[in-house]
Amino acid sequence: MSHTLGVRQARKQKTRQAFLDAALSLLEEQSLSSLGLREVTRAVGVAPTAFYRHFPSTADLGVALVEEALGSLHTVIAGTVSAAGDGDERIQRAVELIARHVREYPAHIRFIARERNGGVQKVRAAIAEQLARFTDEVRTALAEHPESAGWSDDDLLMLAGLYVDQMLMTASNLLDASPEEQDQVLRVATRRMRLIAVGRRHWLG
Amino acid sequence: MSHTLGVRQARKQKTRQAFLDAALSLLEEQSLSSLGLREVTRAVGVAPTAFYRHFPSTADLGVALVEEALGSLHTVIAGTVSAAGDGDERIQRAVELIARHVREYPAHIRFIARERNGGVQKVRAAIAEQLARFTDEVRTALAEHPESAGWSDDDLLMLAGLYVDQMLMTASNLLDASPEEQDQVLRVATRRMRLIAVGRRHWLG
DNA sequence: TGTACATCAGTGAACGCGCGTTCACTGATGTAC
DNA sequence: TGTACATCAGTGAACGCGCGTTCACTGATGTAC
Repeated sequence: MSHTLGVRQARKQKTRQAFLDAALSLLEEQSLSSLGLREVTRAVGVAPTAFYRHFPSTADLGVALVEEALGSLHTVIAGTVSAAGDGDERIQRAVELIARHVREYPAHIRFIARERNGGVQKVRAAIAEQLARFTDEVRTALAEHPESAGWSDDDLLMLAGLYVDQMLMTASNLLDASPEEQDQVLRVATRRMRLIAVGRRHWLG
Repeated sequence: MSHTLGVRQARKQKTRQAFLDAALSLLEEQSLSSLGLREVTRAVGVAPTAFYRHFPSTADLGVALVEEALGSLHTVIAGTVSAAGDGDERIQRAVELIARHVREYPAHIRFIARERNGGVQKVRAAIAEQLARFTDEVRTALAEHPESAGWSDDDLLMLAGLYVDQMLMTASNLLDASPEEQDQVLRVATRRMRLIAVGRRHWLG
């Protein structure tokens, strides 16, 4: 006796998703603050007024996109930090996971990198909140590592923030890189992570 | 017998600067891709058509703003890396210089942070080019340090990029922080820099 | 120093256009009995 | 199962508005003689 959504609700969700998809695609080449309501509805193929059945404004559509884009990152981040192996293997794996995620969801990454400092306050706040949550998840994962013995919670949070920022920056750099440059980006990212890991090993030590 | 600018040219430059100032101010709360030409001329107090005497489009005005905003950073960056003293003193000094620069030119920082990943390709390219130049300057300065003995140019560039990104991120975080949070931002930034410095000391070591 | 012509930063009217938002509507889906 | 009414996602016309860009212009500044 599975609870199926009513036909009406199912259709509404489908349209809503079409809005999100169309907007994300349009946002590859512009920022949210210049995205027009009519532009989105045109891309979806509905009347402009249909927009209001789903979002009060494009800013709110942006917030919904933040949830979608950063929701899919939880898994990646978790897999990154809590991976088995020693430091170097973990770094390798982290960089590979980032590269794959960028390949799979380039528009999500572009959107987050762009709007993190973008002109729409509501969206900036939503991104900041999600990233703070990520950072805390990473902190918790880091605390499990044996290397973290003797680290204060504050210092772990600092380290976690450093990692999260690096991951995001790497992802964003990948987007701007031509196929030939991508390997270079990944190699530099790996060395940055290694240098941070070295610092971690000798911190206060 | 100093060469004075003609009255006409001097006035033109003044108007041009007024455009830059007005745009920078308007851009504190929106991104370049949504900045209107009429919006800027209204703020300056001239006819919309006057805009075209100075810039072909708002994107080109953006590029001019990049020069202005990042030009003023060269001094700061140079003062940061080549400062005397041991590692810790240098870090302290660097963080102080950043904090002062953010206090003096908040709009410049906001603009660069926002448009670095913004929706206007031309401006993104201009920022990327300037930041690459910065990074190279920092690399050269780092090479002077005795701690850099045995470092390859590539690794120095990697380290320089890490520092530049940290500085920019710290500056941007300061902008978003309330007065009470600012100290916390600076303290975390300092510890991040220290951790990187520790990594540097033990790199390959 | 004075005159005649050239330059050009800024003007103001005009244009066509797409924008966001309102409103009353339609017709398929949902619900109560 | 059938009927009568309620809900509500999507419609389409209409609105007033500000946009970017064009054009011919004005009048102060610059230049040649």
